[in-house]
Amino acid sequence: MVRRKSLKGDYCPSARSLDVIGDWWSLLIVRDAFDGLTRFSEFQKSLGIAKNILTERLRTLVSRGILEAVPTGDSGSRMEYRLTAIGRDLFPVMVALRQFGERHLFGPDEEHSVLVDREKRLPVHLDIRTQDGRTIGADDTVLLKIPEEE
Amino acid sequence: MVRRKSLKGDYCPSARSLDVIGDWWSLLIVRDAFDGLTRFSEFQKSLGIAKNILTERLRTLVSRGILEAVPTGDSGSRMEYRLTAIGRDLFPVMVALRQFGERHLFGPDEEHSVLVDREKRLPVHLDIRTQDGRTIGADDTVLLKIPEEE
DNA sequence: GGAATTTGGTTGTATTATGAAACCAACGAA
DNA sequence: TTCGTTGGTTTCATAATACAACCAAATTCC
Repeated sequence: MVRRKSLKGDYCPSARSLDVIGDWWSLLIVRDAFDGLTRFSEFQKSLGIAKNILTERLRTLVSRGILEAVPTGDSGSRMEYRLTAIGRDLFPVMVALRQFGERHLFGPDEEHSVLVDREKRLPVHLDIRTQDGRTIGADDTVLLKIPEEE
Repeated sequence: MVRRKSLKGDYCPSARSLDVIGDWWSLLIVRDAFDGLTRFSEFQKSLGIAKNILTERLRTLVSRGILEAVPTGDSGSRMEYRLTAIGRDLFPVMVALRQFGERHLFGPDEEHSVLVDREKRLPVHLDIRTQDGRTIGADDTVLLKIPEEE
């Protein structure tokens, strides 16, 4: 069988994350969920995704605990899709992607949306830090690997 | 034409980033590049990716300025693939994915690799902050959108 | 209350992306 | 100079995705 490789068993946490949200639409759905969208039709309209694909993606995001499907309305047969606590922990990923895009993927005169803090309306950004609070870059880090098992 | 939707023109920086590195293998290649891999065969062995796919991914990562192909050896007909300055700016994305995976995708007794700072060997993590230095969460932020154009 | 519309899908079918394997030219080591 | 490795390309099969048509239940309109 020609199967798209699963990274579920990888010892690298980044790889496992990509296994969960690394496919073409999932992170965009999560982005829209952070943006307050909850309904099937809202995601569909926002993303222009095919409905069968959206159905499948919502299902797997729910099954993996990123979203929860909450029955809504009087009869409860329709769902609202909301981020779980786990799903909300993807926020730094979204911010990191945003920051990269802002820096490198827009022309100088090109407008884009901006994420600001609610209170003071100042742009949000992110830093990599050590546990003792020093801000560092990629070159200041080392990856400690798990030895290969036999 | 059935084309995988391009997000190049999206006003959302996260979406544009995903357009560049959001496909199935690209971020894993970037992860390996951060990990010091440079040669075709190294990526291929590390990822278990089909060679034709790897060829194509390396090419597009180079064309998008994430990697550069440096001729190597005596004759210079073989290449080393290295992160560009732009590519290295994806580091926060990698750390964010890692942090999510560490938190939610490993069992309590399960080992995984750890990213530490070179100097003190303390684990690295990341915070979202406002410009004036306060650490905040997703609920403390608002997205300022660009009005729709006609 | 009944009709029309929206919502939230499902089910084909076509096209694209991906994967496995075979093949190959150039290089390097022995 | 022979042999193994590197860095691919090509071909073919299968999986993922897109698009359109369809549908039942819920909601809105009159």
